[in-house]
Amino acid sequence: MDYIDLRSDDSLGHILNRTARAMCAMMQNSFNKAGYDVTVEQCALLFNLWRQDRQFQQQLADNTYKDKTSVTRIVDGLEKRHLVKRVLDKEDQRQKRIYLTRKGKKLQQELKTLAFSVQEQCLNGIEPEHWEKCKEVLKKIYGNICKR
Amino acid sequence: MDYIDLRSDDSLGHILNRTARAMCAMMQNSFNKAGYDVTVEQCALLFNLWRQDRQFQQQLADNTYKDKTSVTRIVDGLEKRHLVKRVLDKEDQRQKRIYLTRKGKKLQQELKTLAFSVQEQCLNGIEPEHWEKCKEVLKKIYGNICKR
DNA sequence: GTTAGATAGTTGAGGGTTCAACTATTATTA
DNA sequence: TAATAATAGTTGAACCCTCAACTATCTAAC
Repeated sequence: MDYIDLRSDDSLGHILNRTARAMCAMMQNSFNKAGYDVTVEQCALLFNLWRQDRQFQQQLADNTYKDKTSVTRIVDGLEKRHLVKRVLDKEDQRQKRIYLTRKGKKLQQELKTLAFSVQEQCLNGIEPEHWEKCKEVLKKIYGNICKR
Repeated sequence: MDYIDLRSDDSLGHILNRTARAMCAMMQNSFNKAGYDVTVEQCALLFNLWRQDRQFQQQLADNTYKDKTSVTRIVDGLEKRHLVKRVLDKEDQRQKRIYLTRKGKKLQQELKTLAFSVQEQCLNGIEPEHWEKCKEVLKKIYGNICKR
């Protein structure tokens, strides 16, 4: 394990954080420049809803690997922007379904295009198989963390 | 570029975020369990100060890739815990140097050991050369983002 | 020398994250 | 059936992040 480096620039934590933050910023920037008043995290929830509308908040939390508290607040933001609507479930009144509004549905094509383009720019000049390998390593790291 | 995947589980942004957050949480947990009242980000600043004491806030911001606003607030937290002290620079009164207190210096060995151990657990079962390759890819991505 | 511009740090606003405590329901079980 | 436990979502606190606006100080240029 002598390959583990704690110098700030090369530590696992630092590299992960730095890269993740930079990418979020770039994505946010791309949304803003195109005139969309949506945050990156709100968009992450929307992606899930575009795949399957009317999910329960807890489902969304599971699917996005977020805490239910975060989902509550992100949905607040989405509701404020009239992109989704909370609807109490009739069968089980503890649960709330999140409905896409017409406005929320309309964003799908354009936000997907923007998100795709940002990923493309991030991965520019990187061999597909290198990115695949990198992804494997990151998933393995995630697995290491969550299985203890 | 047809290898770019926007499915939530496999998108670049999602994997980066998920992994970075999980690792932070694990690190924080490790600090808490060992009884240290320090956040992961405060620790990141401490790492820098342990390498070089009495840095200016702007230096710290540059070294940790953080916004100066973030540094202001993280230093607030560190001061509240009596781990560092702000000292106005005599030559240039705009700048403030961050001094480690005795208490801040004392944490070095133990926090480094904990941080090291967390990284070790994260990288468990991953070939050193695979992690090196992964690091290269992440750095390339970071470069792609910051050069535009 | 005085004014205009650059630089260091702070503050406030709007988001996001986690934890712990709380409310309202639904399920269990004694 | 009545009491207990589990589940879904919300709220408050304490952090972190970014942006924009602000103060104070220093530098440069007229």
